Amino acid sequence: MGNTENAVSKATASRMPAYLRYLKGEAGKGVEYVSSAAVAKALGVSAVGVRKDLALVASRPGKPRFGFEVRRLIEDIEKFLGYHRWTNAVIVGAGGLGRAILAYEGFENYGIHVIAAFDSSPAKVGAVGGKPVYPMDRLKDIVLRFSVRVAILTVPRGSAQEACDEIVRAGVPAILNFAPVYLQVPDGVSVKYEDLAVSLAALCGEGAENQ
Amino acid sequence: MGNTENAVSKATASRMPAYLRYLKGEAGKGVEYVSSAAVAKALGVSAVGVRKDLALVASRPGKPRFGFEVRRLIEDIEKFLGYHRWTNAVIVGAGGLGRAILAYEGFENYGIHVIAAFDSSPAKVGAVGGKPVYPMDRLKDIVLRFSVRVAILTVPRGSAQEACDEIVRAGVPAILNFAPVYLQVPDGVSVKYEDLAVSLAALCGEGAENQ
DNA sequence: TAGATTGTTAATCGATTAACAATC
DNA sequence: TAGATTGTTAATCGATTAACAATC
Repeated sequence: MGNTENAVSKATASRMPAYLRYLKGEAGKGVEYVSSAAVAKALGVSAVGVRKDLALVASRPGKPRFGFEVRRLIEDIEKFLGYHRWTNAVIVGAGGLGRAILAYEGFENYGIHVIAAFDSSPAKVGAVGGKPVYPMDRLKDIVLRFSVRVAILTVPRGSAQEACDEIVRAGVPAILNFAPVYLQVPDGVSVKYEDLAVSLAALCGEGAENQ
Repeated sequence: MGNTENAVSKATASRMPAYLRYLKGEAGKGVEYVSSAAVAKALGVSAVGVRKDLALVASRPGKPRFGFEVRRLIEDIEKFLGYHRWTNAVIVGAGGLGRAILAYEGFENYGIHVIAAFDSSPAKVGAVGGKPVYPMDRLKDIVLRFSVRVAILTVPRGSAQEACDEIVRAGVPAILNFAPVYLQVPDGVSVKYEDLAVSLAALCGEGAENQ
């Protein structure tokens, strides 16, 4: 394989979403060029770091005296992050959070189709925001049919591992887990923990340091 | 100031929630001691790293031949992460996501009271899961009265900056932002971006590397 | 005792920062 | 040209890994 982009470190990659957010904001204001110093100041990081990061993904170098072309850079970062290749995702657990995510429109900007939700309770089956909510036993079928590669797990804590097992059996290789529970998965399945309480607590902690 | 715990690096601190999740899972199964090797294997990291990390927060060292005492370690990590000191939080934006978070019970385990939600639309005002939804103009009052230190921003993209400004004016020093928008805030206010689409896209990206 | 597991010291690795020459 | 801003090379810093002695 070409290994073309693997020169980008994990630390650098992790900062790309923040750059992208900032750049989109600037683009919305009609700004055409940004300097590394401006980005650095807005994001609270160092300008040299910004230049190093951007150099790795930019398809055209920054211009001395101007900076980087905003629109092009947005394209480059989106490409780097893979927002141009499409992925199908499903939601498992159609409670409040699951339904909110199902109704959310914003995923399309990131190359993600959330195609359906699943729930073990017959009462939840139906549709939300024009998207179907199926019973759990249809999971495997839909996953196969639409090559679903990500499952968003939004069931209550108590049923998380069980639902996770079903997801794994259905052949989904990646899980975004909102249940505050450690999940056991076989090798080859990746889990990302999206623990709202942890994020919130981390934010509280930051402030508390200065007390 | 004592600066007692500042020996802990950011990298180490960021791994604590994962340790905590795993340990709670083990405690639930009745496990009393874990070895650094077991933790390392489960979490896909190195055992030496685990020992180094745990040594920094554990109130009692691990026992050779046994490992670390699970229950005590859970206590220590929770204390380190600040889950024992209480913080009041509010939600701004009572749409689907905001209401789902308002109804969520799990924050109490992390030392967080989500006390109310706010929305600019009179139609949304009322209550969800026993918690009040107020009109936006009551924000400052409630923030002052209950010393609210975190706001969870769950309004649509278009009104995010405006709502953010109101939060800042109300004197809230930390914002957990679910809108996929870069927010401009004055110094002294911290923003953490909780972009579901970014998390999801990152997960897709991982898998894609192996293709 | 023997063996598993710990904590620590030194070596390696990677990422950030500082200094500066190159460029429009 | 002068000046702002870039990209790059070298130095520093921090975090991870390797090796091993200490301990129950």
